[in-house]
Amino acid sequence: MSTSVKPYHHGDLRAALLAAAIESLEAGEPFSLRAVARRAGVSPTAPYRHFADREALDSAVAIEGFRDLRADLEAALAGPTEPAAAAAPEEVITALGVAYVAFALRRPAVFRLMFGNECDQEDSERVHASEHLHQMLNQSIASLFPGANNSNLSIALWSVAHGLAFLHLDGKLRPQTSDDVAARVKSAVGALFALNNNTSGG
Amino acid sequence: MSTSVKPYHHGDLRAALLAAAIESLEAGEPFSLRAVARRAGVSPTAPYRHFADREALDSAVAIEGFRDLRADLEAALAGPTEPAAAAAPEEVITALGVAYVAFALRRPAVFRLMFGNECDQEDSERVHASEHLHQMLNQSIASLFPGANNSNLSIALWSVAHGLAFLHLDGKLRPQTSDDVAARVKSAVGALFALNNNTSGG
DNA sequence: TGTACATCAGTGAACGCGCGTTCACTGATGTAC
DNA sequence: TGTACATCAGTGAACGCGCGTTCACTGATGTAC
Repeated sequence: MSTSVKPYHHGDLRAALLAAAIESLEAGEPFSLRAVARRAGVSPTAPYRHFADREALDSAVAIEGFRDLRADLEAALAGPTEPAAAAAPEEVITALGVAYVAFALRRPAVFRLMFGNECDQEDSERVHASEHLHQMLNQSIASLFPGANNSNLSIALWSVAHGLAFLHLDGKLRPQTSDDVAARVKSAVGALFALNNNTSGG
Repeated sequence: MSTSVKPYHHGDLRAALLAAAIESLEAGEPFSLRAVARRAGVSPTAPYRHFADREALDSAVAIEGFRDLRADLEAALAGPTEPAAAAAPEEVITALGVAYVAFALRRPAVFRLMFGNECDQEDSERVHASEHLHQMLNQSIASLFPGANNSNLSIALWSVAHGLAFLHLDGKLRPQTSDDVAARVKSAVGALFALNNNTSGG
C-alpha cells in the first residue's frame, strides 16, 4: 500500500516525461511542457528538473524519434528475405521506402516534430541523430549500387520517401490505409526504376 | 492632406491583410491574427470583417501560395528553351524540380503553411487549390511520357521535389545557396534517370 | 442638389485561456561519522 | 545501528505574455427620395 499511493519521488521521471510527450503527440494534442507534465501526473514545473527548457524536451523527443525510425529501417533491411541472399535493389529500396512512410503515418506528430521545424544547429545531439540516419541511408544505397553517384542517388531516394511521407501526412494523397500507402510507395519506386526505359523506349 | 492621414476606411483591407500575413510569415514571425492586424496597421479585430476566423486567414494565405507556386512551375515549363521544341524529359523535370524547391526555400513559411499541417478537408477552396497543382503536375508528366504508369511516375517525381524541398528547409541537407540547391536537384533527377542503367549495367 | 437613413468597415475595451518560466518551499533520499 | 545534514526531486503560487474572440460602439459611405 505504501507503494500504491503516489510517492513523492517518481523514480524515473525523465523517461516518464519522454513517454508522456510521445503519447501526447500521438494523441494529437497540442504539445507543451505543461501538457506533458499533466499527462505524467506531475506538477507543471517538475520537468525543469530534467530538461533545461521546452526546447530541450522537444529535442529529446526528436532524438528518440530518429532512433526509432532508424530501428524500423534496419528491420526493413534485415527483412523477410534471407539476409545472406543479395536481394534486388528495387526490392530493398521499396522495403526501406515502405518502412519510412509507414513510420511517418503511424506516428505523424513525432515525425513532424523530427522534421517539421528548423532544427537548432547548435543542438549537437539532435543534429547527430539526424546525420546518423542520413549515413545509414547512404551506406544502404552504396552497398546496393557500388557506383560513383551514390550520394546523389541516396539523396534522391531519401527525398522520394520523405516526400511521399509528407504528402500523405498532409492529405495531399489519398486514401490512407496502410496497405494502400505501401502499394503506392511500391508503385512509385517501380515507376522510377522504369524511368529510363520509358525515356528511350516509349 | 486629407488622404495622407490614415482614413477610417482602408479601401482594400482584405488584400492588405493577406499581404501582411505573407510578409509576416516571410519575416519569420509567429503567425497570428493579431500580429497580422498589427502589421497591417489596423485594430486586432478588424480582420473579422473579412475572415471568419484565424483558420480562414490561414487558408486564404495557403490558397495564394498554391497559386504562386503553380505560376512558378508554369514559368519553368515555358522555360528558356523554345516552347515549340520538345525538350528532353529529364530537362523538363529538372526545371520543374528546381522551381519547386526554389519556391520552398524562397518562401519557407508560406510553403510550410501550405503543406505543413493537416488541411481541413471541408475547406473546399483550399483542397481545390492543392488538387489543381496536382493535376498540373500530372498533365506535365503525361505529356512527357505518353505511357501507362503516368500517375505513379508523377507521384514519384512530385515526391522527389517535395522531399528535397522539406529536407532543405529543415536543414537536413546543406549547404543552402540557391545555386547549390539547384545543382543538387539536378543531380538527384539525373541519378534517378540513371537508376535503371546502374541496376543492369553496374 | 440636399437630406435622412441604412449599411458597412473600422475601433477599443474586455474576456478567459494556456503557455513558459521564476521562485521559495518541502518532502524524501542517501551518506559520513 | 543511529543520527545529522547535504543533496536531490518534487510542489504550488505567481508572473507576464500573446493569443482568439465577443461586444457595444462609432465614423464613413452610399443610396432613395
